[in-house]
Amino acid sequence: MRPTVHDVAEAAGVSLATVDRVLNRRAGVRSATVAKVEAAISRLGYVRDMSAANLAKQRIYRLVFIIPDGPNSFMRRLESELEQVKLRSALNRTDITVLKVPAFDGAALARALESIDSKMISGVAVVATESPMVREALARLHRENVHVVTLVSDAPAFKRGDYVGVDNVAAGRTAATLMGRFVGRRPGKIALVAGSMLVRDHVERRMGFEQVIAAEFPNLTCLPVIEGRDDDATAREAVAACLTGEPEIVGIYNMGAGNRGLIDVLSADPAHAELTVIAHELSDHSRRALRDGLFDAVINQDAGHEVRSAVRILQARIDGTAVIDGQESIRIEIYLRDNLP
Amino acid sequence: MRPTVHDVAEAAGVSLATVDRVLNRRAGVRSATVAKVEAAISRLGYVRDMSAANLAKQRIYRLVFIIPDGPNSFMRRLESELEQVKLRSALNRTDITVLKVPAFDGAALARALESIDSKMISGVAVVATESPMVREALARLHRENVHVVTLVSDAPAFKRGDYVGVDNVAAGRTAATLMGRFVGRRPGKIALVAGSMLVRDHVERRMGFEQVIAAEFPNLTCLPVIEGRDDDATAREAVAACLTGEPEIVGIYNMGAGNRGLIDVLSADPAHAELTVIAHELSDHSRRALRDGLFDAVINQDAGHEVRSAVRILQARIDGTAVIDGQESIRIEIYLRDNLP
DNA sequence: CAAAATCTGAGGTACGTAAATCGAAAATAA
DNA sequence: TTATTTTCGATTTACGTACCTCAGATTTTG
Repeated sequence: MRPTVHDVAEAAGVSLATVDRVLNRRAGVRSATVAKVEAAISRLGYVRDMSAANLAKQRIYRLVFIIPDGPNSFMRRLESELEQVKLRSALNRTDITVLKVPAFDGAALARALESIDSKMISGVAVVATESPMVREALARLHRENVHVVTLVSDAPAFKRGDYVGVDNVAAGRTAATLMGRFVGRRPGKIALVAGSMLVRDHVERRMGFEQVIAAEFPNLTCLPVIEGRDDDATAREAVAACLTGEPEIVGIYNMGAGNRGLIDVLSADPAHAELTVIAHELSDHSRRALRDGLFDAVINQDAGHEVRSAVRILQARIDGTAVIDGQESIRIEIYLRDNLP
Repeated sequence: MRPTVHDVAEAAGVSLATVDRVLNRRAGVRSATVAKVEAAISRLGYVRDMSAANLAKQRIYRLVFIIPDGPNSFMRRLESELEQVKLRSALNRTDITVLKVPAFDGAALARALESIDSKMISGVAVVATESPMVREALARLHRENVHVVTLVSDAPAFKRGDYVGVDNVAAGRTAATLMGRFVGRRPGKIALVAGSMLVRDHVERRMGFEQVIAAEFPNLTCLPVIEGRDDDATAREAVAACLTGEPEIVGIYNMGAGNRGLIDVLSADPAHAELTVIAHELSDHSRRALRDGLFDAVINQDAGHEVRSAVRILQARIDGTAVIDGQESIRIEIYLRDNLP
């Protein structure tokens, strides 16, 4: 039978109330007594029964997720995964509120952050846009003991929270290595497609990609970035124009949204099957493109994993317990036609 | 505030005891009354408070993990991840026992399975070796309501449990696609290295690999399998002998253990840097080999994920609750030097 | 219709912890 | 020393569910 607080109290020669004060870091216990209790705890191997503790505490983890509105498909996937988590969240005494703010709008994000009542909310997960106002709003939350994790795109200037997401520079490097190795030794040009170069993650992916191409694949050169603006139609036209204008293109790296537009262009002309195409984000469309040979590889980060990880980390921070690093690190996933989940 | 059993009782116009009988599927309630209660439950959106239920139930999930003994590094990684999980398992009212049995020994595994007391144990996770005795032992557990998951290597003949692991045929196909694309169009031979061809997963990886090479990369031919026997020294000598004997080798696929021996051979001669090498299992050694350019890609399955997933699935089966498919599917991970976690 | 079987209600205890009160004891300061 | 603050004990209530008993109500069976 597992030891209980009663056993600890008895073993330490103190009362239940004192054990409780020590366990919950309440004031009014001499350090000598704290040591006695802690000795008893480790001697007995006592671990708090979380079921009972949560029950008694009537604690509800009130979390807020703030994600950008708009067509970006990864954000929409995050949103739908959040819905899944919300369905199960009642079981964990967790209440999740999702706030959507206009994309690329630092002021709107800052307002959303400022609207958070630190009396009510104990954790916030946010897809951060960098701006001084946002930084200050995050700092305020930190001052008022609201735990923060940044999602998807790190906010390096804000050091007080956890980051849940991938290293986008490394993701770009990964795409470049695949591109270089898949293309082989023949010379050629690579077309780069981005959602919008305002977003930090796309900038980082591009940086990593171009670094590796320049350093390791001198036979390849990167063309200027085509901006698809997270929009399929725009991406389609821009890519089509680029392909006709540049006959020497041997590969395409789509580092953002707009996969559907790209797929349209590729499937329009069988000659495009020769191209090596690497894209981001596993969706129904990109899966089909992989299977049909239009795409050669897809780089992905698991939105569901990201959401669940953010929730677990926030809960752990609120409880003051440890996080399992291996479980919470988000992987840069590579999918070929053969290892689709 | 979340509704409780009391609210359900009131809403259904029955007593607490009746609600309890319905919730816990106890006998002695007319079907009309059951319907009334269930209607009230769904009307109020009642969900059982697991913290309270577990506390009251005094339930302990008693799980047994059976894994092969021996030098296989993936099994050792499973074991160490199990230790990690055990440390945290007290928090979840979960008690995990790890049994190690001789590798490749169906009889020993069957004995271990037979030793499981279905009165005490409610879930078993096993790295299955196929044999009639094992199958019968698994069937007995199923008859006696012990939930079973098979780990790492599926046991297709046993359909009553969940499988936690990757599709090894697909893993082999993935390796082959990478190999074919990395090598390019030049002709050559591929050396295949396996731990021991007795193990099902290696057989499957080889099958997938050879399928894809034969179908899609006619410039490549696969040499007969070199058996490394899960042993670094054996692998080293066998690979070295093969490389000197076959000058036309352009790639090596190591589908099992023995990475250290392979790395030794590769680092011995700078000329081997030309080889395209794809291996399984991310370890300290294979990471370094990736970074040093000795390996070109590593296929991996996450041992920690696998263990945690097995535990969650067993708990869900015992509780009769749902599992989150996306969370429990084990991915065929591809690592290049750029996306190492 | 009566007896038997089945169903339901009321109420209790238990699980392990949190959190509170209030007075007693001990330590520290004056 | 006395006064004051700090530390500690004893006890109680509450959280939501599980599980038990026993009596009373209802239905089914003979």
